[in-house]
Amino acid sequence: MARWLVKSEPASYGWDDLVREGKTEWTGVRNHAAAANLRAMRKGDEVLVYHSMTGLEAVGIARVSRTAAPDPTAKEGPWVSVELAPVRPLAHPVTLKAMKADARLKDMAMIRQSRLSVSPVEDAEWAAILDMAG
DNA sequence: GCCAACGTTGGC
DNA sequence: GCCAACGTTGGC
Repeated sequence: MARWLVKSEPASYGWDDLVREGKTEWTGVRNHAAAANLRAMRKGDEVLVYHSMTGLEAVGIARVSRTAAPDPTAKEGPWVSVELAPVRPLAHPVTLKAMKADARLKDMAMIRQSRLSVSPVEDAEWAAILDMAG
């Protein structure tokens, strides 16, 4: 099972929205590298939900409940979306600052390339983040 | 095919 | 508000 991280601005769609709705179509990704990551997701993969712009912290764990399909919000192009369902919130959100300060996460994709909105998370990185989340 | 200009994202 | 990092566009 692979693990991932997705970014979202809570002002437009955040963890609380995902919990309230029970699942959501993760649309709007318009970057080829991020879209490739969406296509690589398999049902059951775990996904860390991170709040960008406001919050700047990982707040919860979701699960891929349906693999990539054409993004209904894209008029044309190769863009895809997946469906995500919430699993559980992190007991203590893990801030970007904390992630950057932790040597275990120095090679993490989202740290190395801050603009990438959908990125893979290695097993060791995932374990480190859960450790930091308490 | 190269590269400058411009737009967007996202952290600071 | 600024700037770095990228991606895209368009002139040549």
